[in-house]
Amino acid sequence: MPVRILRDALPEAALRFLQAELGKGVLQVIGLCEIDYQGRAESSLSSGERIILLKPDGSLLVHTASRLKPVNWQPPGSAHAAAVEGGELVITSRRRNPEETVRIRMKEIHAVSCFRLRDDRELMLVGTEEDLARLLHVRPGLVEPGFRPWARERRGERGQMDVYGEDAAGRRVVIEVKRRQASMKEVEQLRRYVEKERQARAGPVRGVLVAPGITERAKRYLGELGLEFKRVEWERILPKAREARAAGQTTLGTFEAAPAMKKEAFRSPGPLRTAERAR
Amino acid sequence: MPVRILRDALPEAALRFLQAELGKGVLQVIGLCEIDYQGRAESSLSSGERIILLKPDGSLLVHTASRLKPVNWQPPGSAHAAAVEGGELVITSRRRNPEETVRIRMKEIHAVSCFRLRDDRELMLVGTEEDLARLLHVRPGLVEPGFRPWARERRGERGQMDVYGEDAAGRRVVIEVKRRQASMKEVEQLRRYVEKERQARAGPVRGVLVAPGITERAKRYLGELGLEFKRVEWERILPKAREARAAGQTTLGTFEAAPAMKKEAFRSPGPLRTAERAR
DNA sequence: AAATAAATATCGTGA
DNA sequence: TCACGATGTTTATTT
Repeated sequence: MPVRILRDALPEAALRFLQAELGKGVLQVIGLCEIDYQGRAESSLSSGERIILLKPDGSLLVHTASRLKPVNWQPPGSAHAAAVEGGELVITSRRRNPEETVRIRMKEIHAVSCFRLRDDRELMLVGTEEDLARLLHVRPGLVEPGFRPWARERRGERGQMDVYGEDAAGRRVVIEVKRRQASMKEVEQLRRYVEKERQARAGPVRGVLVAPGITERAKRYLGELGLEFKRVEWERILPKAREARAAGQTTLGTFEAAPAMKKEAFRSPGPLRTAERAR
Repeated sequence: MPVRILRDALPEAALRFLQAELGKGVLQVIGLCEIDYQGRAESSLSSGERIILLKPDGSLLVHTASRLKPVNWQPPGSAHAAAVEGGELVITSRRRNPEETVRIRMKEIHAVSCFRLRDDRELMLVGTEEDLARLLHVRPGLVEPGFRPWARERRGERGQMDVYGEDAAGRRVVIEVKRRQASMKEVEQLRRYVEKERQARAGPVRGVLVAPGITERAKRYLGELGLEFKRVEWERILPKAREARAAGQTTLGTFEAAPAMKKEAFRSPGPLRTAERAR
């Protein structure tokens, strides 16, 4: 059975359930609770009803009725534990390096569940910065006529630049690629790469920030530093199924039964593709 | 009843449930599904069993059995919709600006639930960068003997520095505060603030990066730029904040810009305090 | 383990 | 609405 649920449980019953199901799936506890966290910072959360998820990989999430981010959490690798203390179910999650602990005191337990999820998670994500950098290699004319890219360094390398090459006049060009609107931060990043390149080799070095947009302040700063901006159009890069899709969409904002729906808009895998696999 | 659950539902029954409960709480759907996303990027997720949460504020989360972050999501403000299409329950979430859509096709529905959560979310978080900056104002000796802080600019201001003042010799000092190990990025940030200050006024301007640590490369870079690093011990700061909280005070809104302040930094009402309230 | 940078980052604040 | 900066950022990658 993929879903097991125990409703309105007493602390002892909930504890037995959690002990029995621990590690067999995603555990969920819903109820009134207070939460304390100590670690890189400290927090305390006053009483309220929340959704608690304990994943088999050691992740902990505490969600309230609003916001995307959990109000408290613990990353994968944490050690979960549960006990009854003073008549209360207490759930703790601890990790080392850094030392961090989340402690949840359940005042009321509305439901305890276990979900045994089969998932060969295979996410295909398109439109990352890496995709854009790869594109500039394949179509260097998008940077400027005559640009010739050299070897692109790998991700995570120290002080690596996204694209590196030379222009029509033979000058070295350092390129920083951004998948979204560029701001001061990206200008500084490019500035550092260009400086490093100028220190390393003689001759002129140009710096170009390639992004779909740039803030006014960043553009000005870029100019002051003698660096350049080149706008790229995501619309040409990402498959333009957006409008087509929005056109045939069900009325949103309300739940209603089924108008006829257009077929799926995603095309088959193209060159701009990143695959992610579960461990 | 705070928790309603419908198990092993057919698409039509699940849809009726969702229609009936929409907006009344957090909706949860568990089952086998395929997911497509289009917006700032694009993704497709192959079939697998997941936990889907639809919050009344328009947030969407899709969680698998592993990892802290959802495999697909939509931020608050999105419009959720559900329908039966081709015999399948289809959940969509759409937002504008940027235009983004998540589309979930349910192949099997193990459970559909609604949680009506009462929550006066009040999170007290201690140990933020703001806390640290405030502390340096109250105890400027932590920066260096003779340092006198001036008015601290408000958060969100353009190109604001965290702390600003003058040293024993009367030189201007720009301080960038970090709550964690500083790296190249923080050095660049400080560099920019110092440059801006040097452009704005005559006279010498020092730049000091205050953090619990700094990477070797960032330290070297800092030195090359003629900037300085000052280590602060979180171990000494957090415990005091903890004591202050235990002593029990209310939320503070202001802090005194008083360098004369020599005694205990975390007296009541304690400065290291941040209150967050639900909307 | 540490460091570096991306992310559909999200989130809060101020202009 | 946009821009800027913090985040208990998390996550992936490489040294």
